[in-house]
Amino acid sequence: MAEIVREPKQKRSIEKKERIIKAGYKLFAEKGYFNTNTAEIAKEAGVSTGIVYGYFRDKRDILLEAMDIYLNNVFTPILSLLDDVTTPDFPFILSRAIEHAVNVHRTNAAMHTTLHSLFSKDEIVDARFSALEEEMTKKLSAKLVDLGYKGEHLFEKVHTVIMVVQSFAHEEVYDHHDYIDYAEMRKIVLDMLLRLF
Amino acid sequence: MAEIVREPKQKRSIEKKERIIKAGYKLFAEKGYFNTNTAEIAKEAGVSTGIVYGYFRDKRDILLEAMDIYLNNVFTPILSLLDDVTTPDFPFILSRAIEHAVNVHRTNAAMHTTLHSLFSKDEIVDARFSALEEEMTKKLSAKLVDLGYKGEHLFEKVHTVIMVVQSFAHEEVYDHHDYIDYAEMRKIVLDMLLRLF
Amino acid sequence: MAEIVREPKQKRSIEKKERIIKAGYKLFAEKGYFNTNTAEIAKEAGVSTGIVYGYFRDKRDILLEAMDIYLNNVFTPILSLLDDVTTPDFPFILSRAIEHAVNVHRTNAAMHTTLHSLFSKDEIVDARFSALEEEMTKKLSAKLVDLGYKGEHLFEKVHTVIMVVQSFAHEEVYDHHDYIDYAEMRKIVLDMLLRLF
Amino acid sequence: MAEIVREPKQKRSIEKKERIIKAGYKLFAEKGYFNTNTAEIAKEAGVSTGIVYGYFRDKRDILLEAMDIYLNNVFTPILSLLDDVTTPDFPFILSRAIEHAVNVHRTNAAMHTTLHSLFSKDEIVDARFSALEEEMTKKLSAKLVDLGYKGEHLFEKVHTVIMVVQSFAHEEVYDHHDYIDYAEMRKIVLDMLLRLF
DNA sequence: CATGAATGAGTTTTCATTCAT
DNA sequence: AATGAATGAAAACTCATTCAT
Repeated sequence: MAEIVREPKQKRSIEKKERIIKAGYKLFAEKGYFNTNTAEIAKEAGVSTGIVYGYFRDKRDILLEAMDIYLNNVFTPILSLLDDVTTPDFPFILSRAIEHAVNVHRTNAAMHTTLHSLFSKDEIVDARFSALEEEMTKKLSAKLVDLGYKGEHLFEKVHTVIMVVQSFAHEEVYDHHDYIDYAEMRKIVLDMLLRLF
Repeated sequence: MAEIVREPKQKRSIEKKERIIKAGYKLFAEKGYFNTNTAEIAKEAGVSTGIVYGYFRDKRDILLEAMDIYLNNVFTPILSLLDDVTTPDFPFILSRAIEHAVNVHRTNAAMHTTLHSLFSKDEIVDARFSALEEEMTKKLSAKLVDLGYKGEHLFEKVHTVIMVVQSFAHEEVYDHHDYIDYAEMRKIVLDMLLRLF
Repeated sequence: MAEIVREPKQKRSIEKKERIIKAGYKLFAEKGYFNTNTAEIAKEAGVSTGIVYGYFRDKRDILLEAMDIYLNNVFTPILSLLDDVTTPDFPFILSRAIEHAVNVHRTNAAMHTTLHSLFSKDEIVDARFSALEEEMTKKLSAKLVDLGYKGEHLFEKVHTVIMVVQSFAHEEVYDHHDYIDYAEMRKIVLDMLLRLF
Repeated sequence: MAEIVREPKQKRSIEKKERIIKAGYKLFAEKGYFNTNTAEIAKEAGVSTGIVYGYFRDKRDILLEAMDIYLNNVFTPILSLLDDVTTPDFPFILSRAIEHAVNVHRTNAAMHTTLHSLFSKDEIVDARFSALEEEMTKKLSAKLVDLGYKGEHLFEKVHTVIMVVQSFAHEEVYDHHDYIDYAEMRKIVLDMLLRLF
């Protein structure tokens, strides 16, 4: 039972491992974790079923690595967005943040759903998501203080913003209702959030 | 392939069918849809595995009926809450609605997660949720008009309220962060929503 | 993951479980444990692969139950042989014991090999075999004392007898060499052992 | 399908082949044939998995060569022991033989078990063991004749001695029972065998 | 209606062997 | 000769669904 999981060093191998993660990401997002089997992942990645187990301990391991990609996709641009902010033009910042959140959702929400559903009971994933939300809230808060904001209950307000922005993005991308004018709703949400500060 | 799925008429049968749905509800919520098998559901319900297929076309069918229960648990009390409202005391109404949403979440959020994981991978699940949100939004809006509200973009505002209340409930119940004072956050959210009207 | 391993109560089920054990016994003996797969066992037993896991936790579990049968086959008749002995006619007793050992070997030695090889490192099987040898040695010794034997180092002598008889049986059945006259060798062995007492 | 299995001529190659055999020997003995895979053997030998098939037709081939080593380990010293014998001091010879057998068993018994498990399921393994036993029996018998022994049924007696010595060694090394005084049992066995001549 | 044993297709995973480099 | 990544057939095991009783 030699625990051999290749840690690929060569370009070709790294690329192959990434192909498998990508394939897993795509299929998990499209069809869900349980509706995707390793043979499909291998086929999508253009490799044999066997080699999948050369790079990953098991199917769940592919998901965990896909999760890392997902978290990167989602949070890295938000944080870099934050770095660019230098003036306290809240309306502008928020509207860009919403724009961004919607775009991210459009590209990654299927994976979000898969991860979220699978791991509402899984400690590792829970912890990772939680940690990132905390980081976001704290960085954003610090930024606001930097920009001269002085109000009370900063964490709670920032957290509310994050929560609402995420909800809205999900709503617009996924639960698109005919009777809702989403451009209008976006204005309402934006306005509502701005009044917090 | 005679499509015979009993529509139970007798009391005992109805009760048995309900036991199966309850069992499914419990296990789907606890462990997720794919981690629950029909034998377990039957055992939990105290019936034989075979008879499950006397009442349900397949496993998914149990989920759909469990979903109906879930939707009932969640929306019926909201709608009845609405019926009781006779004066436009928005702060009171909203705070009760939030209170209610949190409670409902506390009891049913696990099932929510399970169902959510099947969103966008199952048309019927999607459709039913969507229909109920629409119903909610429209009834709430009508109520507000009854109460004399005259503002613009009513649907969008109401929808925003529903969305935010749900997010907050989920947040408080599930993603409990140490650095957040949820009582304070609740006030902030309530206040923020009230200003919409 | 409900650990459901049927403990069959009904005649038909018991019979089916026994068919699977018999099939396992046969194939494990003929081809060895690792050269036999569950599908073959199921086929040999005339059942589906699935039901095998209704009666047994896993493949190893089949082997363990087959071992019980083996141990029964081997030791029960020896012990009952012992019960019949009433006079200290050692030559007669020993020659019957050898006869018996050879027969048992002829029928079960393949299984013996399979078990022995597999479990020289397995505590459960080791312990079981060891316990039975101890029981044999002690019962046999007690019998001899009953019959009036008074010599020293009884356990060691009896153990030697058991060991030699088993070796001879294995030798005659398995390692049949052309240059050996086994009838003659049997006499030699018998004679040699008798002189111990 | 060109049957190219290198017969290494160069020192380095020969040494490499031997390393593989040693590795196979070690692992087969420790974990059994089927619980050892070729990747592990290669790793233990410090070579690549691919090159293993440069020196061996297949996995079984490694076993067969490891078996040769085993047989050498076991029989060579016995035969050389025999060469040293010049006087018919049977007690001395036998007690040294037993001593030797026990020692050999202590070092190689795990491999013995592994090989034994393939008896009767592998013709070549069977044949080689058989041939060596025959050689042993015949050489030993010839020696005895040289030394002036004149009794009947020589082969059978010698074969019995070999068989008993082997059994005892296995017994002492492997099946160590608390209720047996092995020093005493060894005396009993030795004495018993001596009386054969 | 009810039971629960039985089915068998489908899934994850392993590993002897091959092959591109 | 040597490497170790890659292959893919085969194995153990699961489970939604059916069926004999």
